[in-house]
Amino acid sequence: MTEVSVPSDQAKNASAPDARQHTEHGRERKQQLLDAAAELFADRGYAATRIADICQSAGVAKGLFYWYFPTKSALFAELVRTMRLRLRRTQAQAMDPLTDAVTRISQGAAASVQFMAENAAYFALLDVERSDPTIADVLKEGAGVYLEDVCRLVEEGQRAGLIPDDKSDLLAVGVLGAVSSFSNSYRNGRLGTDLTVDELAAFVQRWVRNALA
Amino acid sequence: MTEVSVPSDQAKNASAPDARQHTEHGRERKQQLLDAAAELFADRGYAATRIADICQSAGVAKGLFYWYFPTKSALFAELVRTMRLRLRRTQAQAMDPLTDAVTRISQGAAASVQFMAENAAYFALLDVERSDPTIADVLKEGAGVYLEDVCRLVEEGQRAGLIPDDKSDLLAVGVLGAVSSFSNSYRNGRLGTDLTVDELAAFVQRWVRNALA
DNA sequence: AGCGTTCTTGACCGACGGGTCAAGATCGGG
DNA sequence: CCCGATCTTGACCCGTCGGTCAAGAACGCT
Repeated sequence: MTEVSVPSDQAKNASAPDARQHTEHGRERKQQLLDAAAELFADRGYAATRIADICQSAGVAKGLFYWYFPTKSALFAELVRTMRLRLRRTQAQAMDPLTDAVTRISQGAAASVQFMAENAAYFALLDVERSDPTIADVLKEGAGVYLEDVCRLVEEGQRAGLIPDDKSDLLAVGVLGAVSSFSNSYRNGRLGTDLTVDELAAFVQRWVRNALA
Repeated sequence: MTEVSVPSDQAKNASAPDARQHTEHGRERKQQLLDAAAELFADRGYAATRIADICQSAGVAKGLFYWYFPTKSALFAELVRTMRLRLRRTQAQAMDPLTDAVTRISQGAAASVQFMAENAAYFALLDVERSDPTIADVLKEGAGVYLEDVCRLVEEGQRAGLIPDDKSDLLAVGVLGAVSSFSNSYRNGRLGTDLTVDELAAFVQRWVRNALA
């Protein structure tokens, strides 16, 4: 009974007559808020970050927040969607369309690890707060997408005889899990600080290859 | 500035003169609260679960909560510690002391997956709320323990020439990551519902073996 | 029965924080 | 220079929720 959680969010898709008209300056200001929020979310978590904190960190009054975002969770959703888009683009770019599925999977994995390391602040965010019902939807919303991507590749690899005929979703979960586990550990410094991102990426690439064998 | 977080907790170890004296009935009542809390935490998350909810669910008045627990996070900590103990015991039992390190690692991994599936409610809890500063400590506190366990085994395997000479902590992170990824996915139903726990455990065992090769 | 300890209640407190609002400042176009 | 839209402010409102408290009930003990 804690939700309610915003049909408002979905409601503002196509037909919505609102859609704020922002000037160039407005868009910059909005981005400032997004950046400030991302940083704070990343190191205190979503729930523990007050809107007042975000505003203070961005150097604006609290009221202004609601000029740019209808609610706190709306800002969060925007953050997540942006992130997701960028990651998928990066993955796609990393995969050599001319090679076999296993290679592409491991290329994607390595690129993901690298991307997550470069954007540690953003991903600490994702890693956190799977619980809050007001944002759980947004989080889950994208979980399946990557799974499907990898699943398709796995199946292709299986047809090519490169991957054993286990359930493809099991294998895909393993790949995704490896990527996120290694990324998280790296971000939290659980792996020595002397390990470079490239070394890690290379390691993960090999790890995934092995595991799929 | 949200913490404070309880030297009280540690303070009540040996020398503490408090240490509530509970009757049999008292211990049962306390367990009721723990159970109710675990269930609620598991499906709404820690932050979103009100103490009032826990009490209502256990059928007692709110004030009673504070008869058994000093704070909300103290209850949480107790939950986590219990869980941790049981898991480690299970892992230890699953490992055949007479076999090589790789086998023991994969046995431990399989047993962990099984345990986590059996105690899905508890582990949904762990999976959640890594952010809340009031509980982050308790969570992190145990993270390293498992890592060390596996690290030791990996190194043993490396000495025996069964595992390549990569950084042992990297490999250990991979093992732990696999266990938690598969467990999480299973719990969330992301893997088909027709998959049995034993099948999953067997799969993970093989997966880990491969990856370590 | 009398007494202390354990247990139980629910009203209450206080702060914290999300969201609102009415009043401006600022700026570009006509 | 006037007007409307965009932008900005900070005081304010109000629900929520962790935690307190004073008052008992229940349960042994002796």
